[in-house]
Formats: sequence, structure tokens, C-alpha cells
Amino acid sequence: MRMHDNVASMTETKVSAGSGETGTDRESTADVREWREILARHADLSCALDRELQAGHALGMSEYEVLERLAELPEQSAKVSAIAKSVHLSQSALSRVIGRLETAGLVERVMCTQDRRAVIVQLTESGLLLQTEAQPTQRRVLAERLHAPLLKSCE
Amino acid sequence: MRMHDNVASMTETKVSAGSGETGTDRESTADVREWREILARHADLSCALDRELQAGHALGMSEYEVLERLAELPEQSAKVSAIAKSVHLSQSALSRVIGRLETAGLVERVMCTQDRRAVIVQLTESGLLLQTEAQPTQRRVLAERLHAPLLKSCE
DNA sequence: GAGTTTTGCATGCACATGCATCTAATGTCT
DNA sequence: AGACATTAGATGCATGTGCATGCAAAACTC
Repeated sequence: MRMHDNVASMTETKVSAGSGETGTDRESTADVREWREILARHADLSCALDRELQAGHALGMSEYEVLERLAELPEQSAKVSAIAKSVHLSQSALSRVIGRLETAGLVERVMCTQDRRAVIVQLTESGLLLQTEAQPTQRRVLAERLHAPLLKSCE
Repeated sequence: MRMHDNVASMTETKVSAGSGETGTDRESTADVREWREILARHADLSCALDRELQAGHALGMSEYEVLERLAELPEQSAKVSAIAKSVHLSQSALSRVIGRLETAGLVERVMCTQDRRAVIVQLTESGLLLQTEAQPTQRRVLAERLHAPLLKSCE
């Protein structure tokens, strides 16, 4: 994804004109504030994570996410449909992420013998190694920025 | 208000304040939980907002965001560089969003006479009208899903 | 004032993503 | 068994995004 890095802000919330409405106005503006905070935090962290993972381990965020999910499992493998449930990607996007990981030799696609439509994604040695190497990078970025003050979206 | 205060029945992610340790396993796994929570909430809301804004008002999330920022300003116009600071888009992406809004007749690009490099984006009548119509949709989606338990059903 | 650097925005390009669709395998119904 | 429906995953296509770059205008240096 790799978003830009920006600073400063121009927030100038006026919004409500204050007629005889119920309390919904105040509540929804609180919602908006919260939503903007999620947006800002997500943008900041996605950008930072993607940049550091790319620079340090040639991994995108989606790729790392899939590797991490596989590494967390005792058998270090899962059906595509199972991975899809724990990652926020469409089925097609996930299929291509797995394709990239396979090309890079980090996972292998194995036909499932019980259900021959399904594909089991198996973490390889180098895939596990790379995830193990990349994990501290991810943890460090999270520790650095997850609770850091946001420079945007706060007037 | 901190964003994770109200996040449904999820794990409580309080960071210990006592020790000066950084990057310990316990803390980083708490970070991971919080990060995944942000990812899930962001995915759910982005998808829902985009779908409803698209269906109801033919607006994408980025387009709505820009309209909203402009509508919040007393003069309902701003330089591109100013908008860029309050929206989580790269400068190039923002330029194209503004292009789409202009094509749709929702904003106009006006040359800035003080700085002839700059472009002032001015909300039009129909732009303001559309934003006014779309705002309740956004507020409703936020109210419905911002604090709802995460179901990961985004399609 | 001429030359250089920086700033503001647009654009070519590469690429990741979602949607619709396709193929194959499985499940279901009669 | 045969016919239809459903599910798992891959792929063509359109689109939105970021990066690198281009261009013009302002700012800076001498």
C-alpha cells in the first residue's frame, strides 16, 4: 500500500448548526472524530509497516500478514478459505498474494486430498525463516507508532 | 477519547506504565491485538461506507472525504496543498480525486492569484448539496458499525 | 537581474485490489 | 445415475493508489 507521510493539519470542525435536534448530532460528531482517528492511525501504521517490511525483508503488508497467520498455526499450513477468514482481503486478492509468496518460495500450494477443489498453503523453511526475521520489525514499528501522538486529524 | 476504549468485547490493551521496558513479548503481542483490531474495524467501516456512499450518492469514500472537508470550511474552498494535509491520500491521488469531483461538477478548480502555482478547490452548489445529502448516510453507517462487534463480513 | 533551488500540482507508469466470471469438484434432489 | 446447485480457487478486467517525473511559478542566492 505504502501511503505518503504527511504532517500538520487543517481541521476546523464546524459541522453542526445546532437546531432543536436530539443528542444524535453530538454523538455522530463524536463518531466522526473516532472514525478519523482510526483512519489516521491506520494510514500511519500501514505506511510505516509497509515501508519497513519492504525495505528490510522485501515483503508487503499483505504478504507478511499471510506468513504470520501460517506461522502461528502448529502445522504451519491452512486452506486458502481458512486464511481468507482471518485476513482482510478479497478471495481474489488473497489468491494473488499466495501466488507471489509461492513464486518467492515462501509457501507451497498443495492439493487437498479430502476436497480436491481446495488448496492447502504450506509454509516453507525459508518462509518460516523470513517471517521469524520480519516479526521483530513489525513489533518494533507497532511499539513505536501505535500509541504515538497523531500529527493529523487533531486540530 | 482513545479509540480502543470502546471496541466491543475485545481484549483490553492497556500498556503498562511502570517499567521502562520496550519491545517485550507481552507488550508486543498486546500491540498486535490492538493493531489487528484497527485493521478489522477499518476494513469493515471502509467497505460499508464505500458501499453505501456509492449506492446512495455515487460517491467513493475519498471523494466524500474531500467534499466533507470543504463543506466544513466557512469559505468552502481550500488549496490542494491544504486539503492534502487533512486527508490520507498522496498528493497525486488527491489530484485525481479532485479531477473526478470536478468532472462531476461538484467542485471547481480556481487559479490562486497570490500564488499562481497553487490551485484553489471550490465547492459548487451541487457539491454542497450532495455532501449535505450524503452526510446522514455516513453518520448512520458510523453509528451502526463503529462500536458493533466485528463480524468480518465485508462484501 | 540571472541562475539555482524549492514548491505546487498534474501525469506516465506500475501494481495491488475488488468484481465478475470461469473451471473443476462436491453436494443435493429426485 | 443424471441434473442442477453450491463451493473452492484462479483469472480477465477496470479502477484507485503511490512513486517518479515533468512543468510552471515562486523563492532564494549571488
